[in-house]
Amino acid sequence: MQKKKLSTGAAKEILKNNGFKITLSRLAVLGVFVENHKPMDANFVFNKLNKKFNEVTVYRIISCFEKCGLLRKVDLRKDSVYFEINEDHHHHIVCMNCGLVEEFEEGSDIEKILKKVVSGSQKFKNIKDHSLELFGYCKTCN
Amino acid sequence: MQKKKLSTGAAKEILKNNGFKITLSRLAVLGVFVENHKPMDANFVFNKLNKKFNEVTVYRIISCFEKCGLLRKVDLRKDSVYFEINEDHHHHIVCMNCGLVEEFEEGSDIEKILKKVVSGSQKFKNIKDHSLELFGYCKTCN
DNA sequence: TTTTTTGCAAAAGGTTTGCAACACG
DNA sequence: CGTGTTGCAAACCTTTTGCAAAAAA
Repeated sequence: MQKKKLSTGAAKEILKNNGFKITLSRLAVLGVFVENHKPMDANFVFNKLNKKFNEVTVYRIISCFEKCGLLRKVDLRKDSVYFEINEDHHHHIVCMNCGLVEEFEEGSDIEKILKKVVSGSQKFKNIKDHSLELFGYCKTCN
Repeated sequence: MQKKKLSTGAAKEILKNNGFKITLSRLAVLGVFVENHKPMDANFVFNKLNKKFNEVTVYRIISCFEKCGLLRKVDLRKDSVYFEINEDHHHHIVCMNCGLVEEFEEGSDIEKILKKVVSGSQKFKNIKDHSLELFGYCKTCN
């Protein structure tokens, strides 16, 4: 479940191996995710790139990156879908007032839960992924 | 974080205390959530009631129930928003192929994680809620 | 040069809003 | 009776799709 840091070079390889071409817009979108290193939605990326590329293109690129495994979906209870770089598996605390997001690492406790759940499950034996997100109020908002 | 079972009577009280009226449609929607006891989206509820009430009404009722704390949002990575009765806090395993959802209870391990996270956080000290959802393949699909 | 990708326009969901008619208390 | 609620139509927002022009390999 642990992944290594993602370099632009590695990302290019991954794209090629999946039959995708390296384009200006893809590198630009990748850059936004690498630099900001936080969950973002398509519109945020679109604006971060000063609308230089079509918003539809951003959607398509994000979708392409997700298929390659470069990005992963994050469930933050927002109105749009958020993605982040698919490096080390971490989790988030979201402020229910201002939307601030802080990351946290999670060690072995989650693994323990997963094992317990699988052994107790009637219908599942194969867990591929999980989400653990916390919601509350940041120190500024409360 | 533990909540008691929700009776229709208790639900009515909660609605009244929040200044909402008891209507036929609200009781009907409540009934669907109480009887089915699983995450559902507005369209599912709408159909479960045989389209007897307007779908827009269902959306509004769900939103009203959420404000009262009768329902809570569940993030299942689907295209629409799912809600379930806000009783005992449980979690879900979702099949990434067929969408099957199984519940599981979670005891003290999550509490342990929450405590650890709060004490290690720079920006948060007040966690109100959390989501933990697992994604994988059910025994039929894999 | 061939194939993939992009931009534009338009469509496709899911969800929300405005307003007049209606129902609850 | 008065205020909150419903139905209908239409708007809204995010995301997807079709197609011709442009860019990558």
